Amino acid sequence: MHPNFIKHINKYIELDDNTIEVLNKYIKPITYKKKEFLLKEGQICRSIYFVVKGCLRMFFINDKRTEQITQFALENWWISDFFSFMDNKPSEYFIQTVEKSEILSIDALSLEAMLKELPQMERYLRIIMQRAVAASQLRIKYVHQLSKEEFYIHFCTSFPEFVQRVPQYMIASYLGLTPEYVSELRKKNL
Amino acid sequence: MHPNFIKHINKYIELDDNTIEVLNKYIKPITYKKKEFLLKEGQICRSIYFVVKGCLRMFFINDKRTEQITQFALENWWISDFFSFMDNKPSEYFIQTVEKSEILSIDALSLEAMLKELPQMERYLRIIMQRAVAASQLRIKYVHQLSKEEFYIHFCTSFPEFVQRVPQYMIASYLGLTPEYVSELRKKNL
DNA sequence: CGCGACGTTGATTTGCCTCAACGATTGTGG
DNA sequence: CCACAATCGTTGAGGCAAATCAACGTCGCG
Repeated sequence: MHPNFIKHINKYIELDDNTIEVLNKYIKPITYKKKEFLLKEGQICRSIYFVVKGCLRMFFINDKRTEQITQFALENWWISDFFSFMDNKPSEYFIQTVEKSEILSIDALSLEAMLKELPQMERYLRIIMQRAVAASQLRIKYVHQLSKEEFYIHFCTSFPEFVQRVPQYMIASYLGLTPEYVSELRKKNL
Repeated sequence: MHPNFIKHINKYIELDDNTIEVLNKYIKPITYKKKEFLLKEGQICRSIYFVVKGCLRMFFINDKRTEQITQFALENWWISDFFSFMDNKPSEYFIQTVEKSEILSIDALSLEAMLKELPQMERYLRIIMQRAVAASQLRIKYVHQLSKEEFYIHFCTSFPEFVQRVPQYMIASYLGLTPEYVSELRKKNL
């Protein structure tokens, strides 16, 4: 199975060979090309997704008919529309590959079955979710304490390799800026 | 023990009498008066807090030396600085009661011991954290799709009882508005 | 009563957006 | 292998939502 995935779980809980084998039953690996959709607005988000390799983005269409990116997912990140996933409500989001990507997916029923058979995975997911909450807290803090200019600079210096990897207008959208303004900022800040 | 807390856990997992008794060993109830601090900037956030009754706010001091509220916690909500809690790093936040409050707290060591003795609680916490992630996703979406005016109106219509309960300037801070602007909005919108 | 906490009002300023037009680069079908 | 269209980024003029600043009203409470 996917060694990166195993390694990731193993960072948080003990894994034996049998567990890995059982896990295998429930996890579905899929390879996507660039710009393929894993979820479209109106659909119920039936799975959570783990990025083994590649990059996903999550976005919605706002009132001005433009794409508003709310999240990226890189290697070793989970992504989903959790409201849609938990309550079986139609999603207002799209999830799409930014580049060719290897994804592991697990749907709600498989997840429940897996957790019943491997209750130790509850702990893994609890820790993952807790870290996601911590990340959200940090993001909210930055939004409130930094100006848009500072926010952009902070992002670029924090994730220089990522900024290379995705188009500028996606960074702009994620940070809540217009592409034009980002252009202005780049000129100003060398 | 605190029936609201038991009821809350019971919404997500099965609880027997023995489990409740064990839980009791690890949970520490404290009653706070209005405006007391559970956490101050620079301290390590050693516990997670469950609000049985009352209201907490979490905030930091920004560059302009004003309080910036990032979260509220009402009845049946958990709150903590999870980065500080998980990694034992000094917090940049304050957590303070908005009104007289009954709080249950559990520190990191007790939590680990409790989860070892009651592994079924991993599931409860996993679900709670998952819901917190979903709530964060929703909040980020609102921030991006609504103007400040729309955001304020949306908040007031979504939580009318809450708006009565806390001072206006705290709502303003939480939403990222100035008190002056909120004042203007209230006049305009009846 | 008097002070501090909270809310309001109006004048002024500004950070960032909007709109429109124009390069540069990429990729794709003929 | 070129033509032509998308796609992506840049530039500049003009506008507006929301902040800032300063001053004043009001209420509750010690």
